[in-house]
Amino acid sequence: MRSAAKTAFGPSPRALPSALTGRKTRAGGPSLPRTAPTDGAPPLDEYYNSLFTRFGPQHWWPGKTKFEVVVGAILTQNTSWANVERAITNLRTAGLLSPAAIERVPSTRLEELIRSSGYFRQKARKLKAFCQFLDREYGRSLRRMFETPTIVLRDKLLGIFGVGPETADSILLYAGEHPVMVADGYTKRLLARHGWIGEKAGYEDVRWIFERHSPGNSRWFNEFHALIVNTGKSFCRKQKPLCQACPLGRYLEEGR
DNA sequence: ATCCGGGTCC
DNA sequence: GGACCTGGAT
Repeated sequence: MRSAAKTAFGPSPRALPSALTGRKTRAGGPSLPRTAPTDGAPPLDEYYNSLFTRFGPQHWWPGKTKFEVVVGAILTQNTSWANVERAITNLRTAGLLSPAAIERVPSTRLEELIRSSGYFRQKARKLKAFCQFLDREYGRSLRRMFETPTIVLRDKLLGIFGVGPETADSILLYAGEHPVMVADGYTKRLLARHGWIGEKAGYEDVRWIFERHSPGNSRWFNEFHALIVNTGKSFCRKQKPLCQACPLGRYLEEGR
């Protein structure tokens, strides 16, 4: 996504050798990342290809409607998807999978229904906050909302209570098909373990690594992020990562 | 019995 | 840095 280049990002880790990017690398950048682990094709594409070959298409987001995707994006904050599914099923059964219904329902009722997703009081507030925003700004039309230019909409989403950078990007990408990277905990952990970023890297640093090298279509971001989450769950786990069996294991430095 | 999630707000 | 919170995995 080219337009993101105008955003004020923090120090951009040099992910690719300048010989490949054609860019000048900064002289004496921070001691963050070494250069990419391989020669030849752009490394991020190799990561992508390795994961896609291994796992195949992920068909994300697992939501039936755009609004359901938004609801899922909020409910899954720091929560496993299995716990979110129950909550969404409850909302559907109760006929609450629409912005108007969420606005109307009493908070205590909403809290009961989404209890399984954790932080249920916070998340009930967040769902209502989003629906009020949608009502006020776009007449409850997600279609109209997503017609807004990516950067403009992203800023507006970030102004909603309960929508931080990851949730905003999830909504943009998976509900709106806007070409942005979702840089979640799995993504950051994977890049850190592979030496692309340091501990101090922030959300925008991680996002930018992907966006600056992307072909610019939402499909690539969609598939890539979903593949990374899959990898994070199966191999790049917090405890006991399974680097030997991991499709990305060969990109690790010796002895890591 | 502890850990940990497809984070965000204060 | 602390609070918010559940339920499956380890």
